Amino acid sequence: MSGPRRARLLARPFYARDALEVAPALLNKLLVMDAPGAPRVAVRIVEVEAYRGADDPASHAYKGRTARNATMFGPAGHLYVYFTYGMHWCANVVCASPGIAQGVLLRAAAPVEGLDVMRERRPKARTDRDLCRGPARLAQALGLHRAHDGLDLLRGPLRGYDDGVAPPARPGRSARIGVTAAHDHRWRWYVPGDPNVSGPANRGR
DNA sequence: GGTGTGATCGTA
DNA sequence: ACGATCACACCA
Repeated sequence: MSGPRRARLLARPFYARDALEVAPALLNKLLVMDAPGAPRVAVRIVEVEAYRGADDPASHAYKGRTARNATMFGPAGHLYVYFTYGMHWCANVVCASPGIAQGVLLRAAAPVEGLDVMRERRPKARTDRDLCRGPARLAQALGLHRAHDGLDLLRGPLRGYDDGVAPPARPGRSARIGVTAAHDHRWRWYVPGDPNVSGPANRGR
């Protein structure tokens, strides 16, 4: 039987690739929030979407650099956090290289550690399945908001780890959710069968 | 299981 | 005006 391997911090080169490569590679990776004074929270990524910037009409960076999306134009491995629908925060992992604004939206995850804190942060979640199922839910469970825009995933307080669980050999794949533009691109990836994957009946193929 | 709708505000 | 959304009310 295989014991748990030690978690290894994901290095810069992991993120400094095309978002279409990074996105599926992020499946089954760990996100660990280690804020000083707060209990640790850890989740396993089960759903992501790639956004490619200048050539992607659905990307926040499509029309160029603004104050809001500036983080995506910076170095890979940082976190782009944005506010939407007047009430929700969502988080992206910045990819590629400075000047090339690409990112991977963190859409859903499986709760791993710190379930109590996540439940406190998300009182509306009726079951643990609702803690991290959806981009805004995940951000809320991790305690992410405006102050975390630009943070370095190699430094924290949020960090990315590989604990030896490989991405699915055959990941689920579909068009991006809530995106009308560029619907021919299937730039959403997820762990098949995982109950924490968002969307009606985990739509996709 | 699925569909429809209101909430709410920064950004362009 | 319009969202890289969620929660809740329904209906099936």
